[in-house]
Amino acid sequence: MAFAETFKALSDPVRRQILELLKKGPLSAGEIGSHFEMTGATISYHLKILKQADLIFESREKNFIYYQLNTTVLEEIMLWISELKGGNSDDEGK
Amino acid sequence: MAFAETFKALSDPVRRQILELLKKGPLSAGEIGSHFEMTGATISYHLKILKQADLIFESREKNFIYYQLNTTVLEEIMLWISELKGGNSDDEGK
DNA sequence: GGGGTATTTAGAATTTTTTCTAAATACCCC
DNA sequence: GGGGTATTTAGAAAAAATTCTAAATACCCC
Repeated sequence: MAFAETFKALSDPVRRQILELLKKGPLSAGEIGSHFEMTGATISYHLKILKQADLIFESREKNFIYYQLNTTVLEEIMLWISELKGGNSDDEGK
Repeated sequence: MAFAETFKALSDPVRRQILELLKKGPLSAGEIGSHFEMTGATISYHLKILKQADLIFESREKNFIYYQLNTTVLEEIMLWISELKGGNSDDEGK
């Protein structure tokens, strides 16, 4: 279960900001990096964590690697939170 | 903005499990602790973090402290994730 | 193939988080 | 008030996360 990994990945502000950048469309690692005051190596580290959490995926083009959002895992998170809010879990929706 | 704090709080498996326990109703610190192989001090540490993140609140009774879920902050998280999924954010719901 | 750019990997330093033990509070009830 | 239970705080140790620099890959294009 990569569930725990997803929450961990979402816990860092830099990574959340990366996701927000990717919301508008795919970006290369370099383009992502240009939004932060960090070395490319550090950005790469964060991208790796997001990738392992299945929150992003990459596609290679020329000698760039483009990253984009993978929203499917977010559904799971939403569901978990939903159930937490839901309370008695069963028959909430009647 | 306690937003970042909330994500951080949710990133730990023990804390998520505590929230799940509280889903069924209020529990004292001791009762919560009995579900884990950890000292009371450690549980107290996790409760403090959840409290600071506004994910739980306490009410004192006799010489127990009962903790319960506060779901209001979860709405914010849901919203953030929702918007991330939503894509172009505006007019998604038509 | 070779120079050039983009990105990642390795390893180390720093910071943050998690956990423990021991001690301190807080509150109850006789 | 004093013994007793419940919980937290303080401080230290251990583990994990974040960041950097330097080096390594990967891939393009001439």
